[in-house]
Amino acid sequence: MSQIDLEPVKGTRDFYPEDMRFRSWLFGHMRAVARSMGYEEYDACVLEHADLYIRKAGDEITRQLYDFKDKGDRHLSLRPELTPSLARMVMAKGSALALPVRWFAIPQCFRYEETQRGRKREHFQWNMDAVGIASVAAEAELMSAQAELCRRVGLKLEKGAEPEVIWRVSNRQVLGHFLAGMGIEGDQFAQVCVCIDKRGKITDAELTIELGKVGVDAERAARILALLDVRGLDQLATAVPADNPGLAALRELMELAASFGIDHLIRIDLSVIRGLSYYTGTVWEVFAQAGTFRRAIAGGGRYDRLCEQLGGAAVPMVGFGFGDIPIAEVLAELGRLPQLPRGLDDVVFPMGPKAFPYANRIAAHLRAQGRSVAVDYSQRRFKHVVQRAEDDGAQRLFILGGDEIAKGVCKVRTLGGGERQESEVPLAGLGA
RNA sequence: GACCUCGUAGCUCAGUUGGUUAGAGCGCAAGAUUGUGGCUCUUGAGGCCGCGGGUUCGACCCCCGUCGAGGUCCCCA
Repeated sequence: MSQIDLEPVKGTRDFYPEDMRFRSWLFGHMRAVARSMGYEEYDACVLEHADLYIRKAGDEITRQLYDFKDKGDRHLSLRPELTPSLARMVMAKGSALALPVRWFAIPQCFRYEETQRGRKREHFQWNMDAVGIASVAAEAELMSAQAELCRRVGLKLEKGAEPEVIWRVSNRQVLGHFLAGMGIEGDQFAQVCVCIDKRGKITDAELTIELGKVGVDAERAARILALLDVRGLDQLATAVPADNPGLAALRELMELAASFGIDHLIRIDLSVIRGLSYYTGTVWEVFAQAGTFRRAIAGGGRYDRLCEQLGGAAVPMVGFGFGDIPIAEVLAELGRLPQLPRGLDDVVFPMGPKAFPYANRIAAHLRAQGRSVAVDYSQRRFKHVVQRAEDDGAQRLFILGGDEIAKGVCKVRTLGGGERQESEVPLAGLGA
């Protein structure tokens, strides 16, 4: 090997300190929002048994597993999402886990797919999940958390103006009950959902033929497709019977959303399906209205039977995922990326090796006061050291040359201002 | 999985129908200023022209492949 490849693995990112500042800032807001709502942080390993993700419904996510065999011939996968791990952890605790619990995490997730704008092979995804809450109050709470995060990073969601982010919300029970009324249930319902998911990539005429193959005649197919075009509660109320549980759930959700002050951000939209087969109730996707990024920046849903599908008892669960890449794309396009300082407070500059011990003692003295202090051992030209300290955002430069030490002082220079400000401070007062 | 565009210095990019030694700005380094930044000037370092084949007397340039980055579909954590 002559030279290693300096590029990170395809679709993955390096985080240099300047990149890490943004990431830490974003994650900090995510943690703050989650904790403010009583959610506790947890995590699992990035490696999981691939079986955890392989579902017979043929989810897209299963085909994009970043999987491999380990040396023990285990079929493992880098996690594509955290939800199955959460279900596994909840099941493992069993009845020892006093429900409800509210948990959050910021896991790094992987998928093996072609890269595009806002879509790499690796990303971090803020997850918040409520376990053991059957009421759609949990959904409203989670959406309000997403809204709060959007607000904190600088997106405008005020009432009265056109919001920069909206929530497109549906409920799978609407379609489920509707189909049950036609005698379509169980496996056939799943097959119909798979067909419906193709909507947009094939014509409605072709889709009608596909539906015919799974036993849905043209007349019923037309009614199904019409249902997907429904927008808003009023229109939905005329499209389905009053006893449709999905309709009732969406009505209740809107009422609760109002109490969180986010009802003006929600658009009832029956075309929202979501690609994960385990969703059973509310499903939603979050879209930026401002800018040109048209991909969902976050999504969520209720999955009350995932634990059951994994072989345990059913537990009502609902949660969302919120990726770090789309939100960064949106903020960048809108010019809202924050200017984040490096966070260095002081630089101590010993001009020669004899001054190093003095510099170290002064640095320790300042650090004990809670300041971030770097000692510049470079012995480079003075102008270079000053410029570097300034570029690093330091507020003060502590200068220690032979003259200062002979006098028992340290020159303290204030950086950043227009005028030069310098004073001499006795070494004894600086712990040196 | 389909189609399209682009890979030249650390960064942003020039580079003539294929022709000698591949350039600029910014940045970096040294000096002017033997210990005081931001301005200015001088000088310097830094390149397998993404990688591998091919065509040609000769390839940064043309052809094929490959890797990577973007874009439009498709889809989606």
